[in-house]
This record gives sequence, structure tokens and C-alpha cells, in this order.
Amino acid sequence: MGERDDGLGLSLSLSLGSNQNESSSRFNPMPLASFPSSSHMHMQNHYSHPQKIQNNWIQMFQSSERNSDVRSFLRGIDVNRAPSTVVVDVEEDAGVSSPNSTVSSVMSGKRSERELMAAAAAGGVRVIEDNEAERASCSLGGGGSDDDDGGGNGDDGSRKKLRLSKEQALVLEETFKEHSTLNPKQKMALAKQLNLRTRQVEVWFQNRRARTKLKQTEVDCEYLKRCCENLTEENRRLQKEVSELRALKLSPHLYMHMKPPTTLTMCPSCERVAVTSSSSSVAPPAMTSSSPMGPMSPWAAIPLRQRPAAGSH
DNA sequence: TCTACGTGACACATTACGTCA
DNA sequence: CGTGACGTAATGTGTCACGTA
Repeated sequence: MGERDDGLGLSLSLSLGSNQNESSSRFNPMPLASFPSSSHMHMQNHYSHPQKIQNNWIQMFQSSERNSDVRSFLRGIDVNRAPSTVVVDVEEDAGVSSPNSTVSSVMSGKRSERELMAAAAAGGVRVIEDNEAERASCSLGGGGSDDDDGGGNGDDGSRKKLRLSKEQALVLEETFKEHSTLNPKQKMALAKQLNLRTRQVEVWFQNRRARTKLKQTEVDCEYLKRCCENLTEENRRLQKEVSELRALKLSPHLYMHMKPPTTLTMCPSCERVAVTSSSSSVAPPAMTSSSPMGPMSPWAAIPLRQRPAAGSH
């Protein structure tokens, strides 16, 4: 599940095998294959099907239900079921289950916002009143002046910003942990439960996804940075070894006085290279018969009894 | 079957507001 | 009290998938 074909032939999400159900605060310390997340973020490759394809960071929040069609899975599930408010009003619910529903259109998206006024004026939609009475501090869109559902702009042209209450944020957060996306019905139910506009819930989820992705990107960057540092160090060490070997080749009489060269042991599972001394470790398979040192190995040219620490092998 | 169009949903970038040091 | 940094709600734009005529 953690993987998806982005059309580039890359399986980017690392499958993160161990942490499919992580919360936003816990990320895979080794998001190896997820690192190109920024590169696969672009346009058509990014979401060939928004409903089916999610970003890796989203997948971290999705468990088994994220397999193929989350929407179909989520459909019919009342997220944040409120005992009494989960039943959506008829006019709200009308056609909401259909992706192409007028109500859904009206309640979400910029187009909706543009068309909302006309639709509302026509009486086809009940604009949810956003009277956040409990949020006294928020004199914004709430109260009686919030007649611009989705518009956000008051008549004075100033953009009103609503500060969600802790309870609202908590519920949204919990819901997001369960599903990072909501279908229109769930959106409306959640909005009703929280006494918010559907558009606000939608926006919150969009922003939340963006924040999570940003966080994951930062983690990826940090990981890549460490990888780069390790590789740089490894490269430096190997360069040094190469120069040492070259020096040895130029002065064979020094062979027997030299410490044996460092050998590299590659872990077959993680493919990480560990540095060991050939004199103290068992030669790894890669370094035995088919060793890249091969005939170039200084030891090959030296009689066995003359090799330093030869008995240790 | 193919095509054009409308629609819904999303990602992403950006703006603007609220809060706090 | 003014201010800058920061978090985040809200907005605008572009894209894709899907349904329909």
C-alpha cells in the first residue's frame, strides 16, 4: 500500500513498512524511497487520480483502507458521528453522495463560491449559518454577519479569519488521523457537528494535508542530508584507500611492511558498507575469490608465511 | 467510439489575519 | 505600544478524473 506508481516507474513511498499508521508527529526515520517526494509532486504525475492516489505522507496516515479507492471505502462511514447531528439535512444531503452533485459543488471549491450566491439566492441551498457563539473571541465571519458562505470576504473587502476553537481543532485532528480526506457527506456531517461551514472543513483538511506533507518533506530532507554526509565521508575514505593502494603498487617493497588494507563489508540486507580491517575480520564473500582486489591484491603476491597476521584468517 | 464540455476534487502557492514574544 | 516572526485560515490557480451530450 505504501507504494504507488507515479508514472515515472518509481516506487516512491518506501512503503515505510513499519509505520503505516503513524500520526503526523511520528515519521519514519528512514524514509528512503520517499525522498523524491518533491520530484513526484508535480502535476499530472502527482495525482493521476486524486481519489485513488495519495502522497506518501498521506499514506503514512492511511492504513488498510487506503488501498484502492478511499472514497468508496469512506462512503457510508459517518466520521465523527454525532449522536443527533449526523443526520444531514435533506437539502444538504440531497445529491451530496454524488460527486457531481450541485450541493457538493456549491459547498466546496472556488467555483462553488462564485456560484454560491446565485444558488443561495435561488433558494436551492441552505447556507449554514456560522454563528460561533461559543467563540466570543472570534468576531469574524461568525455572528450574524457571516452571510458570505465560502466567500470569506466581507462586504468591506477585508478577509475575515476564523480561529478554530480547541475542541473543533481536536475533532478535526482526530478525524484527520482516521482519514486524511473526506467525502462530501462526511464533510458536511463534520461541519455540522463542529458548527462550521463545509468549506471550512474542506479547507482545514487541505491545509492539514499540506502541513503534513511539508513536515514529511523536511524529514526527507534531513534524511538525505545525512545520507549525503555519510556518502561524502565514505567517498573520502575510499579515495584515501585508493591512493594508498596506488602508492603501494608503486613501491612493492613496502608491501610487507604495510598494514593490510581496509576491507569493506557490505551488509546483504541493508546494503550498507561497514569498514573493517581485513586482519581482524573474516573476509566477506565479495572479497574472497572474486575480490575486486584480485591479482592486484598485495597479499596475492606475497608468500603466505610472510603475510602479517596471516594466521588470523 | 471519439470529442468537447462541465463539474468536483485536489495540490500547491500565496495572501492575510491572529497571536505572541 | 509597535513590530516582526510564526501559525494557519482563506483564496486563487492549475490539473485530473469522471460523467454527459
